[in-house]
Amino acid sequence: MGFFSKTCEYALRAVMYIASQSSDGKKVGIKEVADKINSPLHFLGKILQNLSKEGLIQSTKGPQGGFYINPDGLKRPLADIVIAIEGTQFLNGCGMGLSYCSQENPCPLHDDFKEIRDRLNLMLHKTTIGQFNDKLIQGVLTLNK
Amino acid sequence: MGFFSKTCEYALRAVMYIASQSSDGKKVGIKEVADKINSPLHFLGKILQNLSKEGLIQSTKGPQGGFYINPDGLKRPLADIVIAIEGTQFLNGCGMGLSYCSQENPCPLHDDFKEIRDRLNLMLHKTTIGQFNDKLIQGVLTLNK
DNA sequence: TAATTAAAAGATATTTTTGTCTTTTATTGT
DNA sequence: ACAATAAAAGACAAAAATATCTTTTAATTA
Ligand code: FES
Ligand code: FES
Repeated sequence: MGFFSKTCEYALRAVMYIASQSSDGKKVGIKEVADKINSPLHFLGKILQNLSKEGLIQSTKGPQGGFYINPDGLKRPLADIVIAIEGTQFLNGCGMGLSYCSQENPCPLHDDFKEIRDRLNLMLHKTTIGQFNDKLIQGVLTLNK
Repeated sequence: MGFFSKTCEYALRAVMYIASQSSDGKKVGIKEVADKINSPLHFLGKILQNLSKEGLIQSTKGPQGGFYINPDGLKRPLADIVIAIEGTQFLNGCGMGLSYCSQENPCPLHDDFKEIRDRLNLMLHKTTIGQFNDKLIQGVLTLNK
């Protein structure tokens, strides 16, 4: 198992790809997205469909249709994607599985784990969906393989 | 979904409980362990069985039998448990699911993610299985609920 | 040796995740 | 209106994670 679920990995890669392609209002088809991020086509379809319902990405049907992200969406944090898919427990929960993470009734890892989890949250909240557009277009960063 | 899998959460809690009880060579039955860490009995059985095969914990059958951890085992890092259960990918892999995490062909999150992953590794490697025994016995730390 | 105990091992079941395929709906262009 | 396009939605399937129950094996005690 990876750090995030497959669903979340595909979502992060797909959203960043769509973001990098939709700066000028362009739309990308799901086939292209699946191809560029190396993910199963129809499975990705379901994922993007859900993100679309959440308003994290936009889509239109028909010719010239496809997925895109509006300017406001490009400014949203990656945390929104992770929370939409993994749920809040992933970013707030106890590392050892206690039903509540608390300073008052801590698990053995609480202090150390909380610090790491806080850093993860910080990263996911400070990083925006559109932040890597330039480097993705330049090809300095990769989303497949 | 939590940060670690259920299997890993149960394993961490169970191993720490066994550790805290086996400082003086005492053994604990699976029923007691499952009860004290609030986990499904037979599922935990399978998990401990695997950890036993890996040599991370010890067990004996029959009356007065049960699970325990030898002095050397108490000094092993938590990383051994996590790796035994989640696999190496969890602690080494790319956060966005690329098949290799590398500086040369990085995903957008590489720099930030690597730092967090490094900290997680540091914690799991520096923390030993027996490290919390005293506080667990004192009841300052919890392993259930 | 026989009975008892407790983990190991095996079989089976349920749920969730991951993946594929088909049909429907909405949009566009002719 | 009609045909073409592309996402939405639904049905289905495979694999993995999670969970339960039963049988077997090994150790202890009487
Ligand atoms: S109680 Fe476990 S991480 Fe806070
Ligand atoms: S390449 Fe993605 S974390 Fe290193």
